[in-house]
Amino acid sequence: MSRNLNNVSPMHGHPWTSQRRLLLELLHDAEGYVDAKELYRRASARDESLSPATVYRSLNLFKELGLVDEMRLGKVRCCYEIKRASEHQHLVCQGCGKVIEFQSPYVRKLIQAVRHEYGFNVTKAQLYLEGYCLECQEKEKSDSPCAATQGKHHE
Amino acid sequence: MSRNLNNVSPMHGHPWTSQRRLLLELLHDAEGYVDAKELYRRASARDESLSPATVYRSLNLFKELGLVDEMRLGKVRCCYEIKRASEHQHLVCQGCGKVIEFQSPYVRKLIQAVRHEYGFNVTKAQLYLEGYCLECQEKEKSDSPCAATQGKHHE
DNA sequence: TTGAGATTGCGACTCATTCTCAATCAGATA
DNA sequence: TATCTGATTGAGAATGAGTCGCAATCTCAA
Repeated sequence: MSRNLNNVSPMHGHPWTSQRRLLLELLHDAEGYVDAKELYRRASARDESLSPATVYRSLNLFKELGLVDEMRLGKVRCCYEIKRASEHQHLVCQGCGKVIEFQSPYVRKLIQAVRHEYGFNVTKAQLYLEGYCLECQEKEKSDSPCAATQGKHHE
Repeated sequence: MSRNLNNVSPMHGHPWTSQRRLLLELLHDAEGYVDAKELYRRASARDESLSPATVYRSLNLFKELGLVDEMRLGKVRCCYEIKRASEHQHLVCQGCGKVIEFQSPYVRKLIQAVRHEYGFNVTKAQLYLEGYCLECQEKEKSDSPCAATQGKHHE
């Protein structure tokens, strides 16, 4: 078991409470991003007395300690996911809401370019791409053959 | 005058009210991004009776009509700016809060790559880079010579 | 000038997130 | 293991961005 959720605390001296253990465990198991609300829903299913404030407080702590990544995926709410070794970015489909992860060497190149041209030392890069996934484009095409791939014609 | 703020409405049939005229004018003059709150502050200085709700409603309409770009620059609030011909991205300095605009051909390449690899049709791309600008790095260096360029060691 | 329909201001509302504070807990020490 | 101290927690109030409903007002086409 390489996750060190059991004995060694990754909390840098902050107390390793049952609430934090539960929340980190759920974040690990989430396989992707969750927002605070959803995390609270899942957590309170296992610990009734847990309060939303604790979820927010813990997420902020995890963020500070670099245990989770915070991102905005087009919604008002932030989403969180356990920090992984590989950097990746997100495609968000405006049609079905699906989030696709992807990696690209261009992100690294971009960061290098920014460092060279502006002397800017990048600590966090988030690329957010919105659009339509393949399935939604197909669906659109069969609904109205002429207006395909354009999307968002009316509400 | 090429701004067409006076006679021809860019509103696609939506009434060209004094409030909307004022807000668009302020957005034009803003030279960069403003958030809804700041826009309301500036607008209500010139029209006391203007309500915050109108600012939000107008910004949503402008967004829908493609007159402004909406982005999140690390804060909870959204920021808005008049849509310009040239695409650009933002660097946000964690030290001084400064926002630097930049352009890079890699963004376009990235979008092409995404289209090829995932068949994803990108309609909006936002790259958000956080880090430390040159000045803040210099300042940091002179404050603590060893911990330079790292940033965020403690609160 | 008129009338229909859209927009506005207002105030109430929603909803995410933070704050306050007393009770409780984690973890170091004896 | 018992004790102690400071950090964390739950509960609920507070904050603050953004939305909604409605009556009054405005825009604009006829």
